[in-house]
Amino acid sequence: MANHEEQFKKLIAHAKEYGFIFPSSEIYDGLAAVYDYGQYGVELKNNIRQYWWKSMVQMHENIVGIDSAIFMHPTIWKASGHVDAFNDPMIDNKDSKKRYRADVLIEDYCAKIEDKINKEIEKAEKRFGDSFDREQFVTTNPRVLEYQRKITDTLHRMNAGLENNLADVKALIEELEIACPISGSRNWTDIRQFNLMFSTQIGSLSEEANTIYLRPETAQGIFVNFLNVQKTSRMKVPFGIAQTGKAFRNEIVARQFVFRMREFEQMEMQFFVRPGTEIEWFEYWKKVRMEWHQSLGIPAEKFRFHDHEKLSHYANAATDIQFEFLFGFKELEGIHSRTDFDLKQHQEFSGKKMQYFDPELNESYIPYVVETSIGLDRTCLAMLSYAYNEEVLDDGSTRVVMKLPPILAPYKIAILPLVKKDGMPEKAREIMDTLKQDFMCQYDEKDAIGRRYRRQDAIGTPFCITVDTQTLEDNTVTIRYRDSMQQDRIAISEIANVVRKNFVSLHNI
RNA sequence: GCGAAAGUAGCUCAGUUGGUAGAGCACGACCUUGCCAAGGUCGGGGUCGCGAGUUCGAGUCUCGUCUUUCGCUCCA
Repeated sequence: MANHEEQFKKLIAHAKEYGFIFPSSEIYDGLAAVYDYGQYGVELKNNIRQYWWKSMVQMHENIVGIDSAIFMHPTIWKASGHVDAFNDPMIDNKDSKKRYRADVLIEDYCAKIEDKINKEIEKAEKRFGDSFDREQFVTTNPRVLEYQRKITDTLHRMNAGLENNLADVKALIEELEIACPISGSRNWTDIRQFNLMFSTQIGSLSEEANTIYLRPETAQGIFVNFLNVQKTSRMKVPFGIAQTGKAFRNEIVARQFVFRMREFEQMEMQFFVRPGTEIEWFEYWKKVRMEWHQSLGIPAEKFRFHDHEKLSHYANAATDIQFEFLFGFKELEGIHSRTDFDLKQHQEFSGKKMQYFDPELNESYIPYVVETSIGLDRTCLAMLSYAYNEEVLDDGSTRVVMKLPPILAPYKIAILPLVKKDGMPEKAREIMDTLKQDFMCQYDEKDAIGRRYRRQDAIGTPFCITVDTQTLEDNTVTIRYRDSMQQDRIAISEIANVVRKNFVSLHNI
């Protein structure tokens, strides 16, 4: 593991040194867990996005794309559950350094009182035997009533406090003399709210505050456009809507390079199906998405499914595709059967019917949804960490090579005149001009040829085309393969074909 | 937020008991070689994270502060 940490650090350093990923705002000492993509990183990211888009949208007749806005109506987040579900009030015990959810502490306390009530009931049950009337006992016994009032009052005050007065919630914890289970002390910090969603104001600030949120997921943009797309595209269930874009989550802890960031990009597809067929489709997309990952040439053992045991409120099946990062297997993509939860919620909150008329069944229903949601930044990181290789060559020298799948590599071809004279640069430029319309090409004439090869290895360029004296005579060049370092001599007119042959065919997935 | 570590050139680092800041690589120009990095000459680049204090004098000592990284708490 120590070795992996070392490797991970090297990867981060390499990503910065060679212009893949920079820390954000670096000249101002940086901004924690925010990163900028550099000149090579953006190409890689664009290529991954495009590869995903083509395989999902272009290759599926029943999937179309959209690009919805980051700003959305605030009620959307009430309907989706994000406003309520991610407002955890946190409190720390200063002695044990442990952090708790303030509401959980209080609820645990109430549960203890509940235990006392149950004990009273047990005792009474023993005393009265068969003649015991439980209902009557709990509604008349003064001790039980006292306990119950305590619970009701406590929860009532807690809920009021959670709305707008966290200081009172802390006061409540202190009054109840709730102690940390670890340290046993009652030395608490103030309660702080960690809201998952970033908020801002729309319109004039002097107007009544109109708080809107930066979307914490792209999925809702698809759900609220479900009817628009379905009607204008004349799509029939089953069909899908795909979208890529930025999402924002105010994570308490954002760490591990671009793995967990507060601003990140998702690639999502929501697949709308007939109720009752969702598990079938869930299994289908599990398989298809796994094939997509493996199509890029990364060994199958680097991936695995991780089925969710505890399902979210909206899901009836869920799995992650995990990738073995340098810090272990972690989630790369989520595949969820979201039932009709989202559309139903939007139907309720908006008052608009979110139904689909199925002409084959001759009935209307709210479609069920199977979601595939993949992190673009995480996929970039997966690619970079898989591709990063330090090799010791036969002659004892070392090279750092990024073995990116050619279709994802930032630059496909480097064009190198063997020497900077005798008309070779001119010939190289001429070749470059014929190729650059179809491929990202880089021209380099500086330094020894070997060093130029190494520079291209470091950024993952799969093919180096070298122009030498023979080129000037017979219009052939050498093509050097990044991974094997082998060279072939081919005609200039063959370069594009040879390069393309190494790209992944989307028909295979 | 707590705990730990770090911050000197683009990168990796050196810098003695306090005495005006260095190396290698990288970068730029030119010369030379020419198929797997590290030939020659010349050159650019640093208010040593920031701010105070001690001192004749601080990269170095003291205090504060900021940032980053790692661990803990959270995670659709």
